[in-house]
Amino acid sequence: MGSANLRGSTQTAEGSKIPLQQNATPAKVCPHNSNISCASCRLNELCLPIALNKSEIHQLDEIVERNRPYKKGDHLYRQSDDFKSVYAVRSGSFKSYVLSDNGQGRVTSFFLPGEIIGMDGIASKQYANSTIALEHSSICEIPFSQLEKLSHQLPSLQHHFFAIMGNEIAKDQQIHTLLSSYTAEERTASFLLGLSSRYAHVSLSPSRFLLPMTRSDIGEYLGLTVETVSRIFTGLQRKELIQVNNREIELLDIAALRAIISSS
Amino acid sequence: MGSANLRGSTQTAEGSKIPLQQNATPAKVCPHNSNISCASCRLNELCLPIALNKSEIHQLDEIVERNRPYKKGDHLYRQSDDFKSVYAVRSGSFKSYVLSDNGQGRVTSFFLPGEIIGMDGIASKQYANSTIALEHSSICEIPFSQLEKLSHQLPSLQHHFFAIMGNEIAKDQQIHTLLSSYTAEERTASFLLGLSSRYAHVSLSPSRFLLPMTRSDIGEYLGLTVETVSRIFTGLQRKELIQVNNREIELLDIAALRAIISSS
DNA sequence: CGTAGTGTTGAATTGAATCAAGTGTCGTGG
DNA sequence: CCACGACACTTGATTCAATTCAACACTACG
Repeated sequence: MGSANLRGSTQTAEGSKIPLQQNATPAKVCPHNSNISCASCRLNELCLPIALNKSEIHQLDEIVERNRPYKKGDHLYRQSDDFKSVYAVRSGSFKSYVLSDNGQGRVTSFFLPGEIIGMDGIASKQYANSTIALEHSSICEIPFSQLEKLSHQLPSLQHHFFAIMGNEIAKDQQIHTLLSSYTAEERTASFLLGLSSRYAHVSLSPSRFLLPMTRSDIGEYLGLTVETVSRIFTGLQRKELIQVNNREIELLDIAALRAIISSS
Repeated sequence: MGSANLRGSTQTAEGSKIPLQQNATPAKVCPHNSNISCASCRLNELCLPIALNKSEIHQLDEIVERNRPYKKGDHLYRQSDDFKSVYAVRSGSFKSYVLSDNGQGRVTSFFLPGEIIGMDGIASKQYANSTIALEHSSICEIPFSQLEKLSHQLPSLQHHFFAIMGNEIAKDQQIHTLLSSYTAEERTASFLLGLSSRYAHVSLSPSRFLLPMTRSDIGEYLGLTVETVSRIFTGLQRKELIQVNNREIELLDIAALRAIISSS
């Protein structure tokens, strides 16, 4: 019966009008186009250029390196590599992870378009984790020493980068709270709602999206096992709060998902 | 027997040559002196002035406000207050916490001398948590808008503040890993070792110190209950890795404590 | 001196992990 | 294009680490 349900959901999803993203990139732009400038980038309100004027954006453009696209599984950098750059996701998605002493990894973050990767390396001058592409993805590399130089010239860039780092700190502390006092179901609901609002930020559907990561990635991120994540998903589906079919997720009742989190 | 042991430990601790800090302040400076300058502050290598030259330190000094001392339980700021300043702990200690929906709080951070409080408010312009003094404490208040202005004039200050924020991000991600995959004993050992090295940074004993926070605070921070923290403490004491007497902690075998963490 | 807050310990319970056995899905090469 | 193998996911039964509930001891402070 569970299986029949899942099949059914595929039909529904594929028949629907709103297309699911193939990867998390707004439609207008070729997702992996390397020739786009900061000024014309669809993400510019999320990434660094926000609050910069035209000539300032041009200056930023000068220091940004638009690398070749990354294939699924390609490393952006590895733990203990010398810190050189931060990266802005242009399309696709990435995960950061650390290898614990017993060899198995734990996921520390996921990154969607417009988000900044690599800030954990700023202080120690080495990356504290490894980061790999979860799907075919493209990024903008921003050499940090040049970003610092430019920030010194452009107060609004300095201000914005302080804000980006402050946001990262606030987000990390939310996750601290999530992990230290929420149940498996609460964590999972919160994770889904978090993804939802991040997709909304890049003008994608907040209620229907593809998970770029495995159940195992989600489990490592939330401090749960794969099995638990899977059980919670089926449980939420049984309650008709979400519709799951493999990586395809539909949030059927966002208010009820929010209610789960605040019920502890 | 447990009780007899605890009594005994007090004797030992009090008889030892290295004095325990009354609060976490290096001895040379009156712990709550408001008239000290950044240039003469014993913590200056940890706090902002590092890497600034004399005249730069003087400029920083100008914007720092040295408030009256805070009593135990005094709020530095409350959740949702408008963000105005970051704060450097001069003496004593603080904790940040958020109130969850059910009313009970969760501790998100502890702050010891030389550490910077309030960076979670930079992005949203509101503090994301409340912060209170755990003991009689003093701080330097640094109005953030002025810090930004000065950072713009002093590249080394900008660089250092980026590093401070990067360090906070890296630290928060370590805690994420700790909470998502370590056992109660591993978390507790890691917490004690973390405190140890932070005390070492301010020239206090890394092996003997007073806990400024309650067991309950530790539990909330580590995602454990008070009872579990208490049991782990007695367990570690039974294994002769630590000696506990109320808030007084002695780390008897730091290597073995490290081994606990890497054994998962 | 009494009381509220802090800490310890024990017994019972439980949420999530572990162990185990599958099915489903996708990419690759024959 | 299909078959194969590797990986991803699901579901069930059992176990266990940590929580919960409960009772009590210690401490510190007005």
